[in-house]
Amino acid sequence: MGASAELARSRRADRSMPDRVDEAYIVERIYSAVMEHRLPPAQKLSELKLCEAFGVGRMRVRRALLLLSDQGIVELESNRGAFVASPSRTEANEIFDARSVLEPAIAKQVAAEISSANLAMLKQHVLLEDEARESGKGADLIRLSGEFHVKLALASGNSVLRRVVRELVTRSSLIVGLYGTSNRTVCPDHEHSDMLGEIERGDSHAAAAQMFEHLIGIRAGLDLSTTRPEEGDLKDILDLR
Amino acid sequence: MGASAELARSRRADRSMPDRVDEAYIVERIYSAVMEHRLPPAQKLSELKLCEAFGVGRMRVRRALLLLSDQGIVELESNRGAFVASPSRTEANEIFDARSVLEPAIAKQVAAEISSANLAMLKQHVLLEDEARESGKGADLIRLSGEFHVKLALASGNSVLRRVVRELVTRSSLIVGLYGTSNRTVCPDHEHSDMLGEIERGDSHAAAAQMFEHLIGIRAGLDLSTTRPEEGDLKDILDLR
DNA sequence: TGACTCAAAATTGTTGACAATATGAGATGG
DNA sequence: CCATCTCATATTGTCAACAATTTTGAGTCA
Repeated sequence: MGASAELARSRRADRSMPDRVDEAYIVERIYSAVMEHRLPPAQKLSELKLCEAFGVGRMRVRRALLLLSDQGIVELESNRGAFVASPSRTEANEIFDARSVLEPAIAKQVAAEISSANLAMLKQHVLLEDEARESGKGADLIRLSGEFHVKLALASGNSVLRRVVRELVTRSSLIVGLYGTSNRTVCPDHEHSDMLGEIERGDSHAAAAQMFEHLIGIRAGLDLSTTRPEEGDLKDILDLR
Repeated sequence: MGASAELARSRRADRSMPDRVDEAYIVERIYSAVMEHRLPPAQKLSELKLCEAFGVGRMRVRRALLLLSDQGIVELESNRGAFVASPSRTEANEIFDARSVLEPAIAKQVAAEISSANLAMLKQHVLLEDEARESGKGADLIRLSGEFHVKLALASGNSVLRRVVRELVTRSSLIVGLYGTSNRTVCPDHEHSDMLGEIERGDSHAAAAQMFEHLIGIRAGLDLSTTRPEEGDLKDILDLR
């Protein structure tokens, strides 16, 4: 199934297709499709197909692709087209390093002070994760798993941080697809709710530490080694012995 | 000599104008102009004038403006044009909060491990700041003052963090222009070199703490209060007494 | 069967023209 | 003199058309 089919399907199924499809809407949809692993790394995103899928002209599609490219979600190749990004191992390491700076600090801040509305929102979210897990809705669970992180950043009330986290979490989704060493594409069952427990207790340091460990855990499931194989390994690989 | 030849010659006379002016180049130039306070908040950026200045078509200018808008440097107003951004006090607070998360962590990492090349680069930079300060080159000093922070992020070796910091530092430059309560538009004389000293000594915690204090100091020079004036104040302001 | 060549088709890059909207200048009336 | 209205000008939004480039498919040859 090609890119326009993924997007066209979501268009038909989505009754909230707005009257006015601007770049932001297109960007949002593509973010979601990436997050749900419906658009894998290296997937070609043809302008014409996107125009058809969204019912808009090339200008709007090109603007959306430009924004997505700047956000690291899409790679634009001159005269060849747009492709869902395939982050290198180096980029992946940088993304997780950046997340390790940002997300514990966010968890810390949120634990120190959270509105009852945001706490309820996060609790509801964890419930949705549990439901999706129990009812086998894989795509939903994948999306919800990443979204917990974005919602936590939303609860921080800092839109700058939220935006950065959202971009990094979405790119992490691509990284998991490329470098995952197991079938695990979602965060472990209990870790979000444990973290939410710390947040509810107002234990800033525990929340921050737990987030840090959580990210280490996610990263441990990925093969992000950038070390060159030693010469002996090369001989093995190329079967020159 | 025709008008187009005059324009072509004028372009060639620009020392740093590359053969190919793409969006990235336009974005860079506008970042620099904002950083140096040559482009103040609310300044109108007309497409036609940008086309003339850069010698490119509207498409390229519009793409650059779109990127700058997404990065918070420019505000696009439909049918009215592009303006250098005027961050609200709320945004300003968010930006500084985000910087307070990111930059101490960066300073910490850089102090823990810095290449001799990066250390030399930062030392050279502080020297340039000192020279600009002593020789009264205000625009250079403004730019260099902000750039220290960006170069520190560059020294972290993490391009994700560097990019975020650059955006936030540039937006901070606008904030200083809007909300500065003194004539100070640059970081205090010794603070960058003191921080660099901690970094050179490898004292991670001191470097992080110093960066944190440094940012608090910058912020103290700004009026970012979002508290509503009390009713008594309103009467004063409106001269209703 | 694989490699090469070439033409056709597909796709992206760009522009000029026109539509839509906002702004500014001048005229008019109170 | 000021407020309102009208109209011209300026500017941004959008598109179709064409240029430029890449990809694909067909044919030929060894």
